[in-house]
Amino acid sequence: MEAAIRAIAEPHRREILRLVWTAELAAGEIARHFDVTRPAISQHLRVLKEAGLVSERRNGTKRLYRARPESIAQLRAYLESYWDENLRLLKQAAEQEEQRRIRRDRRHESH
Amino acid sequence: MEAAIRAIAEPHRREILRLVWTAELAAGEIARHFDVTRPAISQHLRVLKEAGLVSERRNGTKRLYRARPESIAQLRAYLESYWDENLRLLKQAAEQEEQRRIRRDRRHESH
DNA sequence: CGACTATGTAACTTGACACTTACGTAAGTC
DNA sequence: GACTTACGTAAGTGTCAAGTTACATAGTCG
Repeated sequence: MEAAIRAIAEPHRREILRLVWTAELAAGEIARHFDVTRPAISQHLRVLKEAGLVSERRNGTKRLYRARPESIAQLRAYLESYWDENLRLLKQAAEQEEQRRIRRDRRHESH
Repeated sequence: MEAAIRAIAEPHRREILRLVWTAELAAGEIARHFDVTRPAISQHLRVLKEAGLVSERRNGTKRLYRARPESIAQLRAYLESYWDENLRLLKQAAEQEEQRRIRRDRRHESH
């Protein structure tokens, strides 16, 4: 999971992921979309693969890559829960503050 | 935006963000939650601040930090649209494939 | 003013990372 | 078997990031 987050922090890799999202593409085809060298893309593909975000399939001399929706969904879910958990805590904190304010007001009334 | 993504790719910073999500905390209080030195946290706070993810307020000798919900929401929205846009493309590709399959079948029928 | 507290910043080390070029290799092609 | 295609990988480089220690700064309190 940690690896997945670091993987998508890199713009080239986000773009690669986008490319292989809908279609299975060969490494060379992917590299053609960028202005960096083919080996550089090859290394990005490795990072994505080790993070579990893409799968590789060999066909002849070609290596075909495609996104792995399950693990991408997992990453997404992780981030969702990160935001949501914190939002929950935020609400909770606001409510507790509200409670404190009410108790404070009551004390003032009794004077 | 790019800075924000890189900022949350670091686990310490995600944890810091979580800490200042609900409460405004002083730099020292934040640092106490970690086993790295205080200056290290100070630098993480700067990264978060420059990414717009936290705000800083000075009070006496203290500097109080808290999360900036708006920019966090923006980051979240960016990622959401990244997933969603790609999901949309995925569906679209599947439909086009389906169309191709149908046309292919029709040709075969006519033979 | 002088001491103390809370914190940022400078300088440095170390390791990771995004590249490059050069080379190795497996699978088709003549 | 030689040639070509489509790759990955090794090795080297420049840069950046995360951490450290040492020091500077700003506010507070007597």
